[in-house]
Amino acid sequence: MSRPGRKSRGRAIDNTNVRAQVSDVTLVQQRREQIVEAAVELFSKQGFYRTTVQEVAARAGMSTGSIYHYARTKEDILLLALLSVLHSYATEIPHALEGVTDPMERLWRAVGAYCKVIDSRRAATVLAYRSTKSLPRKQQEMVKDAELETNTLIADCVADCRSAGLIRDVDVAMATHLFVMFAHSWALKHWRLQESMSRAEFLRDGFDILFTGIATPAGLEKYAGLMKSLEKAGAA
Amino acid sequence: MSRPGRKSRGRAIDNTNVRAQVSDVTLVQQRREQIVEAAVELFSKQGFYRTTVQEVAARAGMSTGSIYHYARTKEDILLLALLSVLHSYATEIPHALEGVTDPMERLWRAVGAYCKVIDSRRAATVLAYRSTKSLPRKQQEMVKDAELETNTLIADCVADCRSAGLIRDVDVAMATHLFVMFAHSWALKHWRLQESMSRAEFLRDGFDILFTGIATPAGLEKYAGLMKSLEKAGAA
Amino acid sequence: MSRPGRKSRGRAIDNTNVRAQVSDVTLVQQRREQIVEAAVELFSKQGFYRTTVQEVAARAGMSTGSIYHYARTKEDILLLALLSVLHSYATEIPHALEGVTDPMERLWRAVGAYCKVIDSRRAATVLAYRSTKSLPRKQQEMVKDAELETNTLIADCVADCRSAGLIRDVDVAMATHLFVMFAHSWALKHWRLQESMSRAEFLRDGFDILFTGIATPAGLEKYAGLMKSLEKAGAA
Amino acid sequence: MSRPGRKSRGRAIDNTNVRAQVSDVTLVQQRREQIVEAAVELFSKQGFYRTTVQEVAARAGMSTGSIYHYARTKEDILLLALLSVLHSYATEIPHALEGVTDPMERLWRAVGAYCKVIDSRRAATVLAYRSTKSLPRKQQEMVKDAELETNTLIADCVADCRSAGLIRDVDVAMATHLFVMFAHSWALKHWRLQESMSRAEFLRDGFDILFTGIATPAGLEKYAGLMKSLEKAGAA
DNA sequence: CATGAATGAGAGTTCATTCAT
DNA sequence: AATGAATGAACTCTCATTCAT
Repeated sequence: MSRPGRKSRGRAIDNTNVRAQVSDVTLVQQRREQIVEAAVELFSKQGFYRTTVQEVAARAGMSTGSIYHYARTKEDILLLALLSVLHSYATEIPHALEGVTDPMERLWRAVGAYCKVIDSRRAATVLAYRSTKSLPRKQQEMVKDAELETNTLIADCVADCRSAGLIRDVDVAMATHLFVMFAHSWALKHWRLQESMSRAEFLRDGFDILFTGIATPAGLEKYAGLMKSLEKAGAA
Repeated sequence: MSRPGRKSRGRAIDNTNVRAQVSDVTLVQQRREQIVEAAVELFSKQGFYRTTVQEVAARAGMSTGSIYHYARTKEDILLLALLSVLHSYATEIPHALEGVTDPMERLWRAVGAYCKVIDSRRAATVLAYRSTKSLPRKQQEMVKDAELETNTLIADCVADCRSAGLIRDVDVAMATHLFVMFAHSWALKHWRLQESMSRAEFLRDGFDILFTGIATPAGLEKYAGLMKSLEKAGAA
Repeated sequence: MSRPGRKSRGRAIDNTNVRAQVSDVTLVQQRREQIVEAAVELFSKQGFYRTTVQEVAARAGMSTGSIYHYARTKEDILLLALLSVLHSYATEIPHALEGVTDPMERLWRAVGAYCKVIDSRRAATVLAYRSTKSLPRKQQEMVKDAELETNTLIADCVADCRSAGLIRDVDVAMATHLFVMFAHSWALKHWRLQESMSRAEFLRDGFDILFTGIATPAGLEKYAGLMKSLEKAGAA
Repeated sequence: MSRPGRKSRGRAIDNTNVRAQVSDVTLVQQRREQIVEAAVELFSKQGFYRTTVQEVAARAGMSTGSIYHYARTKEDILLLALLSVLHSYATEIPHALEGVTDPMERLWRAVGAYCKVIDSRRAATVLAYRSTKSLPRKQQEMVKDAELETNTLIADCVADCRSAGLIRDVDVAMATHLFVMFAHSWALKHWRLQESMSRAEFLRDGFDILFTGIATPAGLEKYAGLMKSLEKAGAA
């Protein structure tokens, strides 16, 4: 109950503009967590349209009527679910960077953490790609904003590497985009990728190409050192 | 009527295992083209579930009943639509490679053509990501197979570059994956990317990073030469 | 409300394997009685296929959607209706035998009660003949089982008569079959029979032939006595 | 092609008031035989409502459009099919009586032939019970008339037996009704009866009860003689 | 606040019938 | 006379949402 992911999810659900009919703030938060957990699971497995509100209610352990005290429409539930997933990403990455100061290592860790959290909720990631367009325009914007939050975390690492002279004069936005899509693609193309590689291999080989593609000679040297030390750590 | 895209779409629709109630082959092909055109448009804009078969029929200029002479279920229509889009990709790329023999240039052209055809049917590309999971498992496989078709085209170019000593000892599958996701991402993240770059810039900058990431020194030299000649051609 | 027919119908509806979406047992029973009453009436008059679920709902005083909370398919409604009718038969006969111990008289009363209850629900009886085959195989079995229930009641009476030496060495199953078909035929051929006889005449003349066909001399004597006493009772 | 059944069916189809759009009489008759054969088979197996006109057309080896040159509606096809079956019954019985003059034996043969022809087309017999009510009132009358035709054949035999002093003073109509229902019941309850008896046993035991029920002492004696001679014939 | 039965508009699909060829 | 593609009304069933308790 005290995992940061949880807390963050709770906070996300709070800031959602999805107004509830119930005034007790703590209760709202608790019920929405129940709903979101059920919704993420069901929507991810069955898709948004194939899942009924009744099913969500049952899985969340409450009545159909109660659902509508905490979300105005089925689409509100979807929004809650998507934001919950997206915010959990935005929480995991900083967590992985805590105490790490080296820009090279920070970038490596950030991308690695992103891949890892996506791996742990692959179906939910695919859900975001499938279902965002099912939302009203305004809510789509909220999802995109949440996505940008994560993007910024990666972008900051990229920018720091550039300031540190590790990467050459490439568009930070483009480099970020490639790293982000790389992480997402582990979920999107998991059906194909899993046949030929593990997540660790995927991360190592993909990061290698992307970083090599943007690195300065100094950056490459640093990168080689990092990899070597990781190998040693891995071997130990 | 003789555009290769058309022709290919026709062929794709033929090989679909979606059996029709009508025996006249030409008629089936023609009607399915009507249906597919309407379906791609409507599904792309509104999503699969928000679009009714009635709407597809109306847009295709036929009655509800007629639709069901050419597709057994609404999902069949979706399959037809997705395969049509995917096959059109698989047709455009070879078209762009006709007469080009240099491996470096072939890779560049293949990725460029992929980005271009995706750009021209962005909504349909997103549709494939959103809706494939709405299909029965068997039909999902067909969509994945069609996607692999295109993948192979890119993979062949990558492999040729490697044989030619232009790229280093990286996993061809991984490199291909990155190029493919790169092309797809133009559609998937168009809402964000379009703000800061044109498709040409996107292609140039992204390809630069990815190719640099996999190139040998010889490959980098060759790449520089290609870019210079393209610039000249562009300037002329 | 305390008529035995009612009670039996309720019980029958309970034991039906037709699962409802609603948990309140009393409510389910009550709503199903409404539905069954409407269904028997409409199906009997118009036939199963010519009757829409909407019509049944309207006549039952509820919405289309509600119907589907108490029966999973239109065929479930038919099953409920047929079982209700069949079970009402199986209830009327024991009722008519209460307190009667003489085997001869029991047989006479059983057949008479069967004819009477069939007469009172002629259309429903014909419905069973018309519509059982419209049911899925499993549900057809349930209907047949229910029919056998009634058969057994008659068969028991026949067997008792034989034990009592009133009927000769004929196949009990065959004799039962003839009595049962005799009763059913009052509904099946009512269009023709009603022109030339009343139900009482039908029963008297038909029973006379069938019983004479199976009786021992002792049985015939007993039968003559019974008829005489009934005549007297009728005359009084 | 020269079997009497065929001929009769042809005649029946002619006298049907189902008007065709085609004038060539021979052609109409031939096509209707095709249609009827297909319809009896499909309606019997699947039921009237579960069978489509398209299916009937396909099985009859003609196009959907052609069907409508020989029957105005789907119900016309049903009428044609039912009358065909009913008339085939009315033809088989006289056939079985040819050259037989003894009233006792004629009755036995008539009932036997009825059971036999019903046995050979059990599904079609059940079809008549299921589907007659699906017809417009006028056409229902035609079916009933056709049924009465057969009834009359049996009734005549019964009446002759009575004139010959073989049966006692019972209502001829009632006796006929019992014999007819007895024959029909072989098809209607075949699912149950087949488990415990063959058609020959069914006929022997059932006829025994019914005839005993109506016979005079003289009739019983005659009947015993007939049975003995049949046994001998059977044994030889 | 919580419940869950009730609602009814709306979706996909079928098929008897028509009619241009 | 024959064809078979086209039609569209009509049906069954679903499910987001409401509201009396």
